[in-house]
Amino acid sequence: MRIVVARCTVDYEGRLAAHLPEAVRLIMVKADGSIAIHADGGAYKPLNWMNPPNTVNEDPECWTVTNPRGEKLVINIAEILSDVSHELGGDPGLRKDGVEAHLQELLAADPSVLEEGYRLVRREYPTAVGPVDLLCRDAAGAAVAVEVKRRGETNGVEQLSRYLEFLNADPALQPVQGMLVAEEIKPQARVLADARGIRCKVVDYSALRGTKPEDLRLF
Amino acid sequence: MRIVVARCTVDYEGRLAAHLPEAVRLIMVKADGSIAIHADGGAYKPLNWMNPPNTVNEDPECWTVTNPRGEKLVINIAEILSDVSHELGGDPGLRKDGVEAHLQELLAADPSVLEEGYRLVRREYPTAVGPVDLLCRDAAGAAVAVEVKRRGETNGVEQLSRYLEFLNADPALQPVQGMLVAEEIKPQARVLADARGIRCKVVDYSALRGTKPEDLRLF
DNA sequence: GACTCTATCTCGGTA
DNA sequence: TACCGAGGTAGAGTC
Repeated sequence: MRIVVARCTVDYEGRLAAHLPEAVRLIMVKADGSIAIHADGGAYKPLNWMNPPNTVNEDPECWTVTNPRGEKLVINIAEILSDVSHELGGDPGLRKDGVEAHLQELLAADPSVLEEGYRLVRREYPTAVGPVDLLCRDAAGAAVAVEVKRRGETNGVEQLSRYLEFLNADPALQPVQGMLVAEEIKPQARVLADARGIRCKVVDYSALRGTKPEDLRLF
Repeated sequence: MRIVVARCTVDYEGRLAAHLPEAVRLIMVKADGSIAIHADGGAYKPLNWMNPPNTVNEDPECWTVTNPRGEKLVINIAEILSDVSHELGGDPGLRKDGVEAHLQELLAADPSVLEEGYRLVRREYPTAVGPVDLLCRDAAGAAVAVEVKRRGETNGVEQLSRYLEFLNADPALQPVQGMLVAEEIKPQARVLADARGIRCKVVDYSALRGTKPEDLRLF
C-alpha cells in the first residue's frame, strides 16, 4: 500500500463526470490497484476513487488512471508532501454475525417459531420478480410467503407484495398469505402491511440463536 | 489526518458484530474523528470503521473507540510499524455532472424527447406520497407521470406505482399513464413495469446534453 | 431529528 | 459475466 500526500486537482470521467479543485489530499494506492483520494473528513468515503483493475500512467505532475470499463481518473499533482509505501500482506478478512442471512437460516431450520405448525417448502423460492426468502405451508396446508429482514421497513413490504402478486397467479399455490419477519418493524411498515393484508412478526435474533446448536454460531 | 500502520486485531459491536483476526493493516484517523481500517485491497471500503462523532481511549496496546449510538470498536495493537500525521486543511469539495437531477433537468426542458407531442405540466408535481419527477400531457391531452432514474430498477417501478395510485384518484387528471425513464433499465424492472401497465423508455444522457445549450453544463 | 431517496454506491451470491 | 439483493450502507435534501 502506497500513501501519497499531495496538493492536487482531480478529474473523473466515467459513470459520471466529477472535478476536484486544488487542495492537499491523501492518495491511497492499494496492492490490487485501487485508488482512493481522501480529504480530512467525511467518514470513510473518499472524494474520488477508481476500482480495480486499473492501469496507472505516472508522470511526475500527472497521474492518469484508466480501467477496462472506460473510466478515467486524472490527478494533476502540484506538490508532493509525502510518499511512502508499506507491505501489508494478505488479510484474513472480516467475520460478521447478526446479518439477515443468519436470521433466515435460523428461521428455515425451525419455521414453527413463526407460527405453530409452519413447515418449510423452500428457501429462496423463485418468482419472476426475484426469490422469496421462505415459502412455508401453515398447519392447514395453505401457502405463506415469508420475507425476512433485520429491520422491517416499507421497502420490505413492497418487496413481499411484489412476490405475492406473482405467487397468487400460480393456481398450485394460491391463495398465498404474506408475512414480514424482522427484529424490529417500523410503524410505517406495519401500517402498510396491514393495508395489504400482510402479517408482521417480530423475532429476537439472539434469543433464537441461543436455542440453536453451536454449529450455527460464528464466535 | 493520522496514518498508522500496525499489526492488530479488531472487534466491532454495534449494528452487528464483526471480528478481524490479527494482520497488518492501515488505520486512518481523520480530523473529524472518523476511523477506518484498511487492508491492501478491496476498493475504497474499509474492513471496519467508526463514523464520527467518536470518543477514542488510546492505550498503547488497545484503542477503544465509542460513539453516542452505543457502537464500539476495539483495536488491539500487537505492533506499530508506522505512525505519521499530516495537516491537510479543508477541502473545496467535489463537483459532479451527470446525476439524476441533471437528467431530469434536460427532460423537463424538452419532454418531446420522451414522445412526440409531450408537454410539461410541472416538475416535482406533488402527491400525498411524494413528488412525481415530471408530470406531462401527451399529444391527446392525457396525463403522464414520468419517473426519471439513472438506472431503472424495481424500486423505481414501485415508486411510480405509488404516485399513479394517488394521481389516478384525482378526477382532474385521471386516467394517468406511467412512464419509467432511465439510461439503462434492468430486466426485472421491465417485467414489473409491464405487469403494472407502465411504459419504459431508455434515454442517453450525453446525447441529450449534446443537443442542449451551454448553460446546462457544469464544466 | 426523522424520513426519503440517490449512489461512480460496494459487496457477495448465483445463474 | 451480468443480474440481483443486502448493507454497520453513507450522504444529501426535505419536512
